[in-house]
Amino acid sequence: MEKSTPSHFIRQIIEQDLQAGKNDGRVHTRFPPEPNGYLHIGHAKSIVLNFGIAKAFQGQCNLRFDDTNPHKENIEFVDSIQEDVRWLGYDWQDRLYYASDYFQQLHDFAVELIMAGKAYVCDLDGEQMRAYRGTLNEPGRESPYRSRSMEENLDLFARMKAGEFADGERVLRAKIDMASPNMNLRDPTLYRIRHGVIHHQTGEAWCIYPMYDYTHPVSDALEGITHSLCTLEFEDHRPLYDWVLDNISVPCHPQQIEFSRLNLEYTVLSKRKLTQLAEEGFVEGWNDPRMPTLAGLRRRGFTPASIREFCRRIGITKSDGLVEMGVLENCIREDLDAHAPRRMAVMHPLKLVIENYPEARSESLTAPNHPKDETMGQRQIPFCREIYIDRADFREQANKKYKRLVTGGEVRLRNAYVIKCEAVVKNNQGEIIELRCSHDPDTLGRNPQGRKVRGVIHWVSARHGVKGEVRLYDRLFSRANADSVEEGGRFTDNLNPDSLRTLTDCYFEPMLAEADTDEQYQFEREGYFILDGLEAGREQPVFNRIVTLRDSWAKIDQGGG
RNA sequence: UGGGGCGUCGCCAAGCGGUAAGGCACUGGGUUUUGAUCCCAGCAUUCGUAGGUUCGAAUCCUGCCGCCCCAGCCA
Repeated sequence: MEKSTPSHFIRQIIEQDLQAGKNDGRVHTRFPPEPNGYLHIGHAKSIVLNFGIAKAFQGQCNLRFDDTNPHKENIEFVDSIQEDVRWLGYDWQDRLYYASDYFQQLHDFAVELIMAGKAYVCDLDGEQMRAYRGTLNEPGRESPYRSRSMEENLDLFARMKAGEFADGERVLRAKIDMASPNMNLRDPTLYRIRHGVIHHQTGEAWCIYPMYDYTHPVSDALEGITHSLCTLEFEDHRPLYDWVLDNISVPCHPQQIEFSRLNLEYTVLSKRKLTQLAEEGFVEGWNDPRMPTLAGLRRRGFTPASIREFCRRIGITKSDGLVEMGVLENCIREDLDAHAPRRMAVMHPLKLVIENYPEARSESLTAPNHPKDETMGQRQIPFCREIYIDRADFREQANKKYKRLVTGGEVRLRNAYVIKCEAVVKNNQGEIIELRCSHDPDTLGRNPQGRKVRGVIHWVSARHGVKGEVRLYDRLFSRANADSVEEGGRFTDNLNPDSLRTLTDCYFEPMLAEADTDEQYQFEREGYFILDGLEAGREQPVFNRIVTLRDSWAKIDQGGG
C-alpha cells in the first residue's frame, strides 16, 4: 500500500485557496509536456505532483501537449507520452488536449491585443532584435516599429497569417517595457512565421505559430486550470503569464506556482541531452535500460509504484538539489522485496559434482517462492549429481569471515542439501574447472546434527538448467553530477564505459524458461531481474538486472576481510 | 554589475516566534537455509554567516557570503 503524500508548500497554497473560497472550491491542474522527446523521471515528478494534487483535492488533471513548435515535435513522442503517463498509473479520462486546439482562439486574442494597442508587428530580424533588447545591465531600446498604428498592425498580422511573408521576416510582439529589469518583459515575441513544416496535429493549416509564453497562460485559462505548476526556470516568466491574462478576455486567471526540477546523480535529465544520447548512438535508444526515461526504466524492470514512491520521498520544494541514486534504488528494492518471486540463477558458472549422489538419480525439490509470503506459493526445482554454482562462492582458502565454500569446508545449497568440498580440479593453466563434493543426505529441510553450517549458496542443476544471457547495468555516467564538464569538454565525456556488462554463459532454474516480460524476479543472493522486453522472442532468455541486493559482504571483503 | 529564486545532518526534507519530525545513507547489536529481508539501538546543543528585535529566533529585521535561473523568432 502506498504511503500518504506528505504536505508541501504547493499543497498548503491550495489548502489556503480552498479555505478562502477561491475558484469555487475547484482544483484543476494539468501536465503539459512538449512532444519533442520521451518522458523521463523528472517528468514523473511533475506527473505525480499534478495528478496527485487533483486526486487529493477531488479535482481533475488534464494531459495537454504543448505543441507550438512543430519543428521539434512528432507523433511518436505524442504516443509515447500517453503510454508512459498511463503506465505510471494516471488517467486523464477524456481530457486530452493540445495547445494547437487553441490556435484559432490564440489568434483571436492576439487580434484583441493589437486592437488594444498592446501588441505590434515588428520587422527587426533576429540579430537586430537582440541588439535592441539590451543586456542584463542596460535597458533595451524600443523597436522603430513599435509605434505602428493599430490598423497597420492588424493588416500586417493578417498578412503574416495569410503567408505573405517569409520565415523570420516579421513577428508579433507584446508592447510591454523595453527597460524592464526582467528580460521577459522587454516586448517578448508572441508569434513567429514557420513555413514548410507539417504540424502533427494541424498539418499545414497555419504558418504562424504562437510562443510558449503566450500560449501557456491562454491554454490554462481556456481549460479552467486553477493552479498551473511548473519548474523554477519559469519564475521570471510569471509576470508575463499574468500580463497576458490581464490583457485579454479570458474567463479566469490561473495561478502559476514554481517548484524545483529533479536532478539525479549519475544521469542527465535534460531532453536535449537525452535526445543526443538516444540519437547519436551512445545508448540503444530512448528505451535503453540505462536511460532515466520512463521507457528505459520500464524496460529495466522498474515498477510504476516504485517510481511514484520515489517522487513521494524526494518531496516538492523550491531549493535545487541533487538526489542520490540510492533513493531510487531503495524504492525499487522495497517494492520487489515484497512482491518478486524468488528464483535461482548462476551467472559465473563453476561445475560442481556431488560424488556420493548417484549419476542416474535426480529429484524434484520444493522451494517457496517467497521467504515470508506463503500466499506466493511454492515451486519445484530439479536436483542432480552435477550442478553449477557461482565462482565467487568458492575459494580454495579464506579466513573465517568468508562464509561460503572452501576446500574441505561445508556449505548449504539453498533449498537443498549441505555439501562438503572434497577436491578441486584444475586445468593445465591452474584454473579451477570443477569441484568434487559430497552431500549429507540428512540435511534436506533440516540442519545437520552437532555442527553449524553458516553459509548458503545458490545453484542450478547442470542437467536441467536453462542457459541464457544476463545484462548487468551500472550508472550511465561516472560522475555524480553528470552535467559538470571541464573546460572545452562535453557531457558525454562523463559517460561510464562500463555501464553495460553482458554475461552470456548463465544458467537459470527451469521455471525461468517460462518467465514473462511483465514479472520481476529476485535471483537469490544476486538481485532483481526481468526478462528483457525487446529480446523476449529469443530461444535463450535474456534478463536485465534491475538492481542488486544490498551487499554488506562487499564492504567487508574489500575493507580487509 | 540589473532582475528573480534558494541556503536546516553525507543526500532529500519537515518546521510558519515557544526551545530541531521523517526518509535514504551510515554505525553498532539480534533473528535468518538469501552476507537479503526483518527487528532494536545510535546518528544536528544547532539551522550559510555576522549583528539586531524578543522573556524566548531555524522561524521576524539588517548587512554579508555562497549557489541556481534570465539577454531564443525553444519550452
